This record gives sequence, structure tokens and C-alpha cells, in this order.
Amino acid sequence: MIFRMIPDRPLEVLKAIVGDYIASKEPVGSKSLVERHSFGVSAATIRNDMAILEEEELIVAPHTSSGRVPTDKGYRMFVDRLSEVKPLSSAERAAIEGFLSKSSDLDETLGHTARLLSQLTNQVALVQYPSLGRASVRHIELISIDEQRVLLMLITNSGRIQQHVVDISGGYELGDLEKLRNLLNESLEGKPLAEAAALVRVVGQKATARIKHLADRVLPELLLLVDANSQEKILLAGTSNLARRGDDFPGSISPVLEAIEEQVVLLKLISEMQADANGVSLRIGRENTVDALLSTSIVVSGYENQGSEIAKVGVIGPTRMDYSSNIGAVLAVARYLTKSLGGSQ
Amino acid sequence: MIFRMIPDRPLEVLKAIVGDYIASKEPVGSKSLVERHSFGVSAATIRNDMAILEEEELIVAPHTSSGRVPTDKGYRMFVDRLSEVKPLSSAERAAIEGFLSKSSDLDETLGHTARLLSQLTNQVALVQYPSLGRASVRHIELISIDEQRVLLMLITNSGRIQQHVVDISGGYELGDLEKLRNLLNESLEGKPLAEAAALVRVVGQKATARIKHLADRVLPELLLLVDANSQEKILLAGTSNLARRGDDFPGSISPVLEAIEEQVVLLKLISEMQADANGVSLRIGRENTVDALLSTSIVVSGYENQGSEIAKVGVIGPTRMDYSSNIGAVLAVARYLTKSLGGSQ
DNA sequence: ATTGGCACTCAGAACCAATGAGTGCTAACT
DNA sequence: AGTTAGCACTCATTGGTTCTGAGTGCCAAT
Repeated sequence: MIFRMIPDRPLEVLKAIVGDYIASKEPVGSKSLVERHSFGVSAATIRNDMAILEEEELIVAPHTSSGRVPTDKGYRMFVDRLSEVKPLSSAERAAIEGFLSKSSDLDETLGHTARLLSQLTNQVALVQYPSLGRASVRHIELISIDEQRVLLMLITNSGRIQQHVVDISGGYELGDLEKLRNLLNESLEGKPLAEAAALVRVVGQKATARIKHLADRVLPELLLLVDANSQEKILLAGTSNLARRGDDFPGSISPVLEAIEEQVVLLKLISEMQADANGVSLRIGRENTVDALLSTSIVVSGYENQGSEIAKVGVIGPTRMDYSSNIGAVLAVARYLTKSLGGSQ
Repeated sequence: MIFRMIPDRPLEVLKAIVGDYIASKEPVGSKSLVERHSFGVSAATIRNDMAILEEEELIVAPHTSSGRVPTDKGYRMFVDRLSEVKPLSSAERAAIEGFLSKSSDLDETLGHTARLLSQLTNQVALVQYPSLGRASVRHIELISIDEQRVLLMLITNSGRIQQHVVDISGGYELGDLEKLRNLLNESLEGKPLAEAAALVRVVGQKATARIKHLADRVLPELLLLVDANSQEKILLAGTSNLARRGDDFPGSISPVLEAIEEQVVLLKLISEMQADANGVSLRIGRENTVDALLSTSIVVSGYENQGSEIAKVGVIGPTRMDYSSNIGAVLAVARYLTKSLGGSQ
């Protein structure tokens, strides 16, 4: 395949087409283009340019002699070479600040982030949980709730706080609870989560007869918490936004919904995506290997903790989306998220 | 208005119409009725019966001479007098057991419940948070996370566990943390939440100079937690199910989505609903006073703790829904929820 | 009370023509 | 070589007309 140099004006035309199409939902024709933009040339000239773009498969006519619509390749060209990232409005900045500035635990932060991003973009937002990585145990807490129940907490240095209520059939002594807590913290505090499971088992063996009963109930639950931590997971928000844009999808949106609710698929997809120079990465239409998603685009960016990327955050919506603003929003949110987590290390 | 006695067969016909219409989405005519059900009479007779039903405004013809569709009043008659609650399949029972049997804190339980119910019914599920009621403070915990931060926890006897990370700019002493914790628990443990806010303020005044700094940061956050507890709140799950049933709504589903995401409206609506003898309560179509919801039906049932109803759980979907199964599911889930909370008091 | 028969209605499908936005091409122009 | 006006052509959309069939309402007979 030959790389053909495309002159400047046709690219400007492409940019205009993408812009107009996103705004109007209607295929855009040469005439309306010259009306709305000042190219300084006639419609016929624009038509010639459009012929070039069509030749390059950057735009396509839904049916003979109607306006043109950008192809996936056209959108790709647009985001790669033609669009600049739209900065957020000050109101939007304020919203992000307000939402994410308060310190809270990881789950809360990520939950807020997801909702925020979905409101900002009017798309479906996705937030990947940080993977195990080099997270480590900061503290384990056992709190007595009543005679039969104990609250188990696992706090990691990634800022995540997990908790679970454990039934201790037959009751327990407060002193034993304290013993077990100390034992756990001595063995686990500061240790990487990856080693935690093994260490918990060791504690189980070291447990004296006195606290055996208690340990037998608590430790399995602790293992579950550790395990939940290592599980890859994606948080979705604003799925109902898809419904609002239903008309952007051919046929029904059900398959799309099903696909994005399928964590495994989505995880695989976003983990394959490599950030570009701006730190953002996107899949447009058919670039998504999943059938149900071939008329959606995904925009993601990584967020960091302790200087290295730990997971991704982004949005998913129809290919006909406002890339400039969405990229801006995703980038901004990812940055704030990084900042917000930076404080928790 | 005269109460007219409607004979039995017409009512059977209504039942059949509702059933068929729910199954097929198509207005149902006399002929298909006699085909699918064995009334032992001819289509003409059914037509006479249908005339009676139409007279009573229980069914209506979308346009002259097409099949009939139940009216809101027809559905109402159906649920009140004609349908029996469909018991859940054993698989469904198992799913509920599995989901809700594990003890955990209130947020987790309610979250699971909402998701479960939405999966069970393929509708949008709603779960109301228990209102303040006679909930009381069980315990307040302060855990040191690092030099600058403290984890504040509020555990209530309703089983709810709330937490928040508090920044203590300038640091703090572990001993002071302990002092504040003891002070808080002495004043608050066992006290009703309704009084908690006032008591927290008292603690603020009693705080010695030594722990003043710490208290100044922690207490406002504690007030927020208490306040969050008293706030009425509804959890939604499965909103994307609405999208899947989009065709059941006239026009767009957007307004419907907006309406149900409007907590205040929804709260008002379900708080007005009075349970019937079975413990279930429903609003059908126009019975909902909210415009956007006049083609939806809401099915709710109360759940209890310590023997009295504390909040409601239910589903919301198109008027053309499978009332028998949905009522069954809502009732079952409400019962399990009551049981599950019973253990937490 | 039930039924067969029959005329009647009307939404939706099928078909057709008119409309017009938009194209591709060519020949003239700069 | 790039640009432009002109023009023939295409085809989705629109609106109007007709056809069809499911389904009704009513009546006279059982």
C-alpha cells in the first residue's frame, strides 16, 4: 500500500465534516460545508476534495449521492492529526475539584470518579480498579461489633479500605480479638499483597489453641478480602447514557450493553490499549475486536500512583462522539485522579 | 358511580388478555383468545364479554377494530383480583439465598439486593435506605492510617458501617486518638442517631485543649456521617434494563430515566404507597402522579428490622410487565432482606 | 345466553410519483 | 494544475393512493 500525501485543504474539509456530523447527526454535503465554514472556495472544489477523502476511505457516502459520513479511519485521522484537545470549562474544572479533592478511601474515590466522568461526557464511564501491583498491607483491624460478630478491615497503601462482618458462632473474648489483631499486623503490615495470602496461612498455623476458634472464622474471610484485591475489576457508571443515545446505534443497544457489562471482555480490550504521546489511547469502531462494540469508540487514559500507571479510566460511547471534549475530560479526570491518589500513598 | 357486578367469564377473559398481551406485546383479539385458551365458547361470545370489559374501561382498543389492550384499571383489576403471586423457581430461591445469606454490612447487603432484584425481574430495581428511625450508635472507631490521616468509622445498630478518611493537617498523637475515641464512645454509644448530632457538638465543647486540634478535624466529618445516615436515599440497579425494554415506552425513554434518577420524586412516590394485605403495594401507569412515569408501574414491598418496617424495596418497569412474577420476586427479596437484617440487630 | 354470518373500519403494507439534496463529470477559466 | 459553473443523474424521503386483512359490532337464528 502506498502512502499518499494528502494536501492540507482536504484535511481541513475532513475536520469540518467530522465536526458538523457530530453536531448534526446528518451526513454532510458539499454545499452545507461551504455555507458553514469559510474555505474561500466553491462547493465544486470541496467536492473534489471530498473525492480525495473518499478515495482514501476517510469518509463514505451512506447511499449514492447523499452527504458524507466519516469512516472509522476518518475519525482516527481526525483525532490523531486534526483535533486539539478541548480544555474543560472552568465550571467543569470546579466540578472535578469539588468531587475529587476530598480525601476518602479508594472505593469511594473511584465511585465518584466514574459518576463524575459520566456526567461530564454524557457517556458511559469506566474506571478500572488498580491491580495488585506493588500494593501492600498497611493495617489490619478487628473491631468487636457484638458478642457474635466482628468487623474485619483490611487497609492497603493504595488507599483501599475493605471490610467485612464475620460471624463468630459461639462468641469470643475481647482479649483474643486483640491477640489475633496483633498477630496479624506483626506478620502482615508492610508486606506486599501478593505475599499476603501465604502469610495469612502461616498465621493460621501459628495461632495458639486459645485463639484458634476465632482465627478459623476470621482468616478465611481475610483471604477473601486479599483475593478481591487482586481481582481485575471495572466500575461502570452512566450506562443509562447509552439509552439516551440509542439512535446512534444500528439496531438495538442491548448487545452493546451486554458487551460492556462483560467485565472480562472489556478488561482485555482496555489492557491492550497503548497510550499515545498525550497519555490517551482510543479505539474507534472496528478497531475494537469485539463485534458488539464495532460502532462504539473507547477513550481511555492511565492514572498513576507512586509514579507508575496502575489502571485506566475512560469512556465508551458511539463512534459519533465528541472526541475533543471527551478526550479532554478523560485526561483531566485521569490527572486529578492521579493527584488525588498521590496524597494517599 | 354504580358498582356493577361483572360476571366470571369476562374476568377470565381479562386475565387471558393481560397474560397474552404481556407475552406478545400485541393487542389481542377475540379469535386468538379462543385459539389459545379453552373457554368452551365461540369468538363471538368472547366479543360480547370484551364489550363488557370495554364498557368498564378495563380494556381499550388502540384503534377502532383492532385487538384490545388492558388499561391501567384493567391491570389493577388483574393484580387485585385475578392473579396469584407466582412463586419463584428453586433456582431463583437458591440465587437469593446465596446472595443474601452472607452477613455483611448494610451498604453491601442493600447493594447486592438491588442487583439481585434487577436480575431476577429484568427490571429496574430500587432499594430504599432505612431511614433514621430508631437506629442508634453502636460504636465509633478511629484508626490511625498514617502520620497525617485517620480513618473514622461509625457503626450503627442497623448494621450500617460508614467510614471516612480524615486529614489531620499537622499530625496527631496516637494517645490523643485513643482519648478522642473513648470520649466519643462514652458519650454516643447506644444513643439514638437522632440525638447524635447534638451529642457530637457537646463532645466538641468538652474536648480538652490537648485533643482540640484532632477533634476539630474529626468531629465535623462525624457529623457528616451522621447526617448521611438520616438522609433518605434510594439505590437503583439495572437501569440499563429499561433500555432493553425501550419499545415499551411511547417516545423516548429519556424522560423516564430522568424521573427515576430524581431521588426526591421517587422517594415521595414510594413513601405514599400503602401495602396491601399481602404486604405488597403497586402503582400502575397513571396512578403515578408523575407525568414521566405514567407508562410505568412500580411494585414495592416493605422490609423490616426489629419487627417494624424500615424501608421499601421494589422494581419499576413498563405497565406492560409480568406482574405475577415481579410481585413474587419483590416479596421474596423483601422477606429475605428482613431475615438477613434480623440477624444484624 | 350463545352463535354464525356479514358488513364495516382502519392500521399497515405496498406501490407510485414528485421532490430535492447532493453527487460526478466535463468543459471552460485563471 | 487548480478551480469553477453547469448539468445530467441518483436515490432517500415524502406524500398520496390503494389494497389487504385482522378484528370488530350487530343482528337474526338457535
